Amino acid sequence: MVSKTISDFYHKHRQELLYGVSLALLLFVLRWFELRFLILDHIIEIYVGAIALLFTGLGIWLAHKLTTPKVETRIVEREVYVTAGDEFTVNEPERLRLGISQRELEVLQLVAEGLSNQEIAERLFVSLNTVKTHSSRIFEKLEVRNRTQAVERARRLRLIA
Amino acid sequence: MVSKTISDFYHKHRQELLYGVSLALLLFVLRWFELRFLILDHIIEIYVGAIALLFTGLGIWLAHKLTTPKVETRIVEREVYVTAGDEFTVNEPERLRLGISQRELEVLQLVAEGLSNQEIAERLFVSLNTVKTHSSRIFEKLEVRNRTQAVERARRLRLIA
DNA sequence: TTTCGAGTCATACTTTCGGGTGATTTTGTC
DNA sequence: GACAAAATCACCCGAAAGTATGACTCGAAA
Repeated sequence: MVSKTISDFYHKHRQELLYGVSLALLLFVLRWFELRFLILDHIIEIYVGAIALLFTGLGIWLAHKLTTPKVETRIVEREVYVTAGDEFTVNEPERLRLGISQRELEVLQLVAEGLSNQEIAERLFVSLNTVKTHSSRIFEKLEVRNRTQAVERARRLRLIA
Repeated sequence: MVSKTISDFYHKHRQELLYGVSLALLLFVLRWFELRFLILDHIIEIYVGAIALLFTGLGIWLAHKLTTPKVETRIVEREVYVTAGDEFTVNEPERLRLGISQRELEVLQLVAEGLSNQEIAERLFVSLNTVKTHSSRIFEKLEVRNRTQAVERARRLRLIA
């Protein structure tokens, strides 16, 4: 119980402890040198300089180690314009009038989403040729010449969302 | 009011405070050792401690100043509902944001009407290649791969009618 | 004056689209 | 079962779309 607490404390404050211990050691060593060689008075400037440098480094190290990585989250809102309100329902009479089959409408929807024929084929688990056939028929029935016009027209007729 | 400020200060500067306290403790311990072992030159300890403290602070300050905050840009698409009846106006901010030129927008408009590149070229009295260049740039800027997706996206962003 | 963005055009190449035609299979209905 | 519509797939071929790269002009801004 106690050892766990101590262990936790150690893990949480390892940095601080390490720093404290190293600081103490350093001062001890310095003091030791000081006594050992009696050179204190002569090179006091160098001594202080060394201390300053060392502790500046330590400070930087500390800051890097201890500071939680500063992540500034910048949220950029991008407005997406959508027409309001009524959820979409297929204009069934129009679909029947034009003789567009269910499957064709399905393809048409995917065409409108900007998928290529190949992508549509994969999505519907059919061959590329099948998709082509469908889209060709759609173009005929909608009396258009390409997919862009087909989407345009289908939207106007409320055949797709 | 005041206690809140202090609390905030504590939470924000916990590391620094901890460091200060531990340094003080350390000095105290050193002083104790000093007395213990009859080390007399205690002024120098305080001096060195002060230097250390100062330059550690400097280091921390430096690190803080020099560290460029990591900026995480998060784009959030916000839906803006538009009433169906209003006449169209180009979303100019969006156009500028995406860096879409006036001419490109013009081409985009015609693409949306279902015209082929050749037809657009004739309409604008430019070459087919020019239209292709324009549309390619449009696709890049809208981050899409074909004209159908471009129209889809442009409509959502209210870049075209 | 240099620089830069916008617009223009070209060449070469790859990929996708769309038309035409025919065929087989599935499915629902009489 | 017969029939019809729907759905599936194939092959061919030309047209259109899209990519990559480079270059030239022009006018505005630095």
